[in-house]
Amino acid sequence: MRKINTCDFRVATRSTSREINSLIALNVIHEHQPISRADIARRMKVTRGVASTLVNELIGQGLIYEGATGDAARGRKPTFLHVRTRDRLVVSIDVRFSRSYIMLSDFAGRQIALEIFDTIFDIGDFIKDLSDRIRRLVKVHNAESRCEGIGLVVPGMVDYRTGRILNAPTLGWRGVDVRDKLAASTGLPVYVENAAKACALSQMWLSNNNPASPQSFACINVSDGVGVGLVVNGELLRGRDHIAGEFGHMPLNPNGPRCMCGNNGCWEAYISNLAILSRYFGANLSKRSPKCLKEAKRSSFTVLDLVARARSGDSKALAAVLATGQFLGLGIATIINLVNPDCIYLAGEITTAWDLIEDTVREAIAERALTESATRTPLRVTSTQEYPRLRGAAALIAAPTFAAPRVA
Amino acid sequence: MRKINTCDFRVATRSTSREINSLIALNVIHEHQPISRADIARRMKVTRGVASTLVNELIGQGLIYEGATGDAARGRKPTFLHVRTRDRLVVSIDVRFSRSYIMLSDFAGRQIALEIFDTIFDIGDFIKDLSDRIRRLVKVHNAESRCEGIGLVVPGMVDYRTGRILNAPTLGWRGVDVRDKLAASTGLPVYVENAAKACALSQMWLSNNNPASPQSFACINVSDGVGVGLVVNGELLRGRDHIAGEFGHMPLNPNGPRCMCGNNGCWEAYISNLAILSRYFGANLSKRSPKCLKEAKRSSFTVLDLVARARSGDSKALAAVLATGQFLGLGIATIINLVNPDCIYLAGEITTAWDLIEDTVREAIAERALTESATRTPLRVTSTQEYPRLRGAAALIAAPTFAAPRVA
DNA sequence: GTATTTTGTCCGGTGGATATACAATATGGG
DNA sequence: CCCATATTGTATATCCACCGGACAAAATAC
Repeated sequence: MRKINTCDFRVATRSTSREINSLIALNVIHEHQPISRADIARRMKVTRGVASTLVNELIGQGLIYEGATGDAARGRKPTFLHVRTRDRLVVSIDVRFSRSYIMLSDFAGRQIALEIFDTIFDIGDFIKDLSDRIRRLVKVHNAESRCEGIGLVVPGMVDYRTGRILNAPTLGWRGVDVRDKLAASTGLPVYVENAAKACALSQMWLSNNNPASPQSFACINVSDGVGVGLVVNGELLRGRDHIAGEFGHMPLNPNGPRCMCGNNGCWEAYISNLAILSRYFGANLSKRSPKCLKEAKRSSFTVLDLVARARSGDSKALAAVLATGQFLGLGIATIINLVNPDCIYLAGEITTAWDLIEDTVREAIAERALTESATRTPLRVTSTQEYPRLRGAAALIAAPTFAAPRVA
Repeated sequence: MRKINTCDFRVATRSTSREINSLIALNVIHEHQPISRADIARRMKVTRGVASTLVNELIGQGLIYEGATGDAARGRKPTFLHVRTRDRLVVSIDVRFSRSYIMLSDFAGRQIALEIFDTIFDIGDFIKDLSDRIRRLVKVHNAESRCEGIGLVVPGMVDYRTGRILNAPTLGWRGVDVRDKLAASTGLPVYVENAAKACALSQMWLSNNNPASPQSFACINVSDGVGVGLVVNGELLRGRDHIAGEFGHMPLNPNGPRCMCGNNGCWEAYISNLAILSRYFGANLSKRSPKCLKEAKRSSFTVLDLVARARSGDSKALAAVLATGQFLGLGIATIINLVNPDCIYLAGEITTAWDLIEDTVREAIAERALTESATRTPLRVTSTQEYPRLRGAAALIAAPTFAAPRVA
């Protein structure tokens, strides 16, 4: 039961039905490919005639293509249809404090090339270096004509509409325009987004054949900071000031550890990578600040190393990991009670220890969740190898192709 | 950019455009009445011909009616159109620990009759007493033929689809079916919802001529408990397990006061009516439990009394009110950072002291909100005289009339 | 070789937006 | 009183897109 926005609506014209059905068809193909015209007609509960017209229109637009002939028990064989993703490319960039990642992939998020390099914190130098890398990458892979855009994600708050980074504390970037600069120096359309929000987009649009993909979910991204991408009814929640999803700054304890945001006891201050490490090292890193971050970077001891130690019998390391699991669970339980998503996706280095912490996390959730049914909210771990943030950056360019038309 | 749910979509048929435009027209009339056919055409950017057909169809359905002839500087006078709300009635019920309220109103939420009575906690007796009251009320006001349903709200978690109350701690109701029992004994359709969620529905559907009504907002309801109704993109968020919006149980401090949910330091334990009173009375009421609630009820000293004392110079009362304001602000800031709504509505007894606490609340928000722009999130207080919860109950019946059709 | 089944196309029918003309209604000026 | 002008609301032909059903093409079963 949705309310129509009487200040900004779209009246249905005589071509609206076609727009809607065309996009339903595209999404049906996307989620069930390979699929025949007849199957589309059955799934959409329209006649094969309509399905055929829709399909031919989509072929004409270059959004899908006819593939091999399929197999049927009897009768004429179907011709399979596929969404055209393999020859549509995108450059995705994940800027993080420790390092930055640049990937060339197709519209399905399949990796073609990947480069990892040290982040340059001066924004001018960064853009210059980055656009050199992009040009080289695109050239080497002969992708000049096929690359349709650049998606860039950062750990911080981003004004998606203007492409400005509002505040990325770990990078020290505040109020910097990235989109226009990068677009100018590469000649490609650029979209910038918060990393966790982008992860949510990739879960929505690039997840591989997930038949029961939820319409409302949360993507929790634990790295230098903690961000959450919130999808409600199939739409990413950005918020009035582009800060929706900043669950990292839930206040859990007024006497808790100091957070980079200036307050005490934020969730982030308990479970960010730096928090995990400082839990292991004792007081050494407990004063969170960019300086401490740099110190941690120099020592180059990461959460992955900590998890390795925990596995190899370092009881102090294990304790640090488990304690983190407890706070992770507390935060997840809170998210469940507040927005009650259909499903929660987890990403970040700490998830490599999922087998170690799962029980602790679930116990913590069970302790806080308000109903028994809520404790059973599905939790899914996104593997670090899948580069969820990079796939999210790719989704920034690829998703609009599949998005529903705005109606009413 | 919304994703189509490929498991559960609606294909556009040749009558879909009409359904969409018909409902846009209805909503335009609802929000700008009185309005002429020509004005609708201008607002919808369609020809007067189309607007005329839509209007005549809506008149045929009995949803709108032609009123007086308007005035124009020159040319033919317009005939004004109105949404038919005055002769469509609804019984709304607000069950609370202290007392229960029953109201007969029209579809616009205009009060026709109001009764206040002591809540009966035995569910069987309650339903019996309530249906007697409803029958009497409907009969006295000659509303048998015009009453289209019953909306009932409770402070607690409700499965809206089945009409079962999952858990209403203050009432001691757990897993009780209310809808079917009440529907059986009154013969009217019944909808049951959480009070804060219903408040959100009334803000969406029953707010009086609010031209710039936001599409995403939060309704915070502070009374015996603390509930929040969250509206995202014009749709109420209910959640996988019907517990979305339970911001009352945000954990703010592991060493905080005990909450009725069994945990410590929930937001509710700082700002609920009982928490406010116990802040004033010292340790007397600090052990939250239904027993304490009953004690408080017997003493019949309410938050309204406390606010009165604060106004009349009782410095201890004022301190209690201000301390509450601080925690209220902390929670609001958290809501802003997590879901970043366009606007926040506040309801509950404590809002009668808004002039006293506003500065404190805004300071607390400014301290925590992550961006300067977020601190300026509009806050609007809903007066207790408007009976927001009762209007919410009415919205449960009235809203579906105006809801957007499900498309795609 | 024929019946059957399935795929994909084609075509007249119908609902609904669009454009435009037009009647009805009111004002102002001579 | 007549006429130009402006505004509201209706009527009509046109175009777009779904609907239903017929039909050719392709493959299997018997």
